[in-house]
Amino acid sequence: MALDLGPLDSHMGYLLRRAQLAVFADILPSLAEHDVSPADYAVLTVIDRNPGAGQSQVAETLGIQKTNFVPLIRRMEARGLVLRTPSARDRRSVALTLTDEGSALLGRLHAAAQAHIDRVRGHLGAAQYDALLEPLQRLASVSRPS
Amino acid sequence: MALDLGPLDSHMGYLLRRAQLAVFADILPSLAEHDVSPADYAVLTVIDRNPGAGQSQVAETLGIQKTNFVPLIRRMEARGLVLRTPSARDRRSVALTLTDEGSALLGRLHAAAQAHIDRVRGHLGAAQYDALLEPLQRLASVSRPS
DNA sequence: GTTTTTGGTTATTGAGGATAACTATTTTCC
DNA sequence: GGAAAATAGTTATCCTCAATAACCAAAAAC
Repeated sequence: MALDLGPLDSHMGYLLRRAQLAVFADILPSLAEHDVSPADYAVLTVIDRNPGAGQSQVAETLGIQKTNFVPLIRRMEARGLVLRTPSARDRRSVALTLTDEGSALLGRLHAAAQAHIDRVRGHLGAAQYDALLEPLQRLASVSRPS
Repeated sequence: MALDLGPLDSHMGYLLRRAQLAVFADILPSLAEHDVSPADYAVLTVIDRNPGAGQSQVAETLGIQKTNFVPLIRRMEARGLVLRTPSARDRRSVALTLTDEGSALLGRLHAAAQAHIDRVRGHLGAAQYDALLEPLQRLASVSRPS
């Protein structure tokens, strides 16, 4: 049924894409239950760890363009997960913080993510899983002017 | 500038996504010079290795839905890269083969891909690069009923 | 104090992937 | 042999992402 992939089966980009899709497919349903996308989850996590950070900082940290970040963060504000308070020292920027509801949701999301991680870790073996993390971090900086 | 990622910085899904985007960003311009997307490149490669295969087989092998595969393969046919010949034994299916022009282009694409692989391999170190391949293949089957 | 840069916004576009519904052929199976 | 189910391909449509351009207000640079 499955055809020969030729050189693709050892092509880093191709393997990364397939692996990423498979891993995302595993966590997606758990997040969707809470009506949250992977990007949403990442944004909540970063705001939680950096309360008061500005929109552009959060967006840039996650590799999201500020222009695409606007509707995303607005939806979260509308859902009551995030507070957007005008910054005192810089009247252009808005400081982002989680509401109590946002914090509570994030807690549930972390639990779901942990179950997902346990599955993937089990599939791969803990040692191999851990060994993967550092090289993947390094790969993320290919093509970036380091 | 960059904020704290919290648990994301060791989250497999997040790292895979960032790594995949970075690696794709590295090869994208080379492919774009030939007006070819990563998906196009994968399709040409698979047809080359499996001449005469049907559309759905190629699509399924690459994880592309047959419905989205139609415009893609039609564009390649229109460009004179691919031949779509009605199969003799199954009059529903079309057999895919590369034209000489498709073969020639694929040769140039493989060369560009090799240069890209060398870059990534250099960035990571050959040993670490090679060590990544197998676990990534395994990851691709998470969430699939093995 | 003018110029430049930065934080945020709007509007718009294009690519990728997903669903539904359909035709024509082949296969299954009673 | 013939009805029913499965398969190969197609069209049309939709939705989510990511990217571009143009803009305002405020701050920083010079």
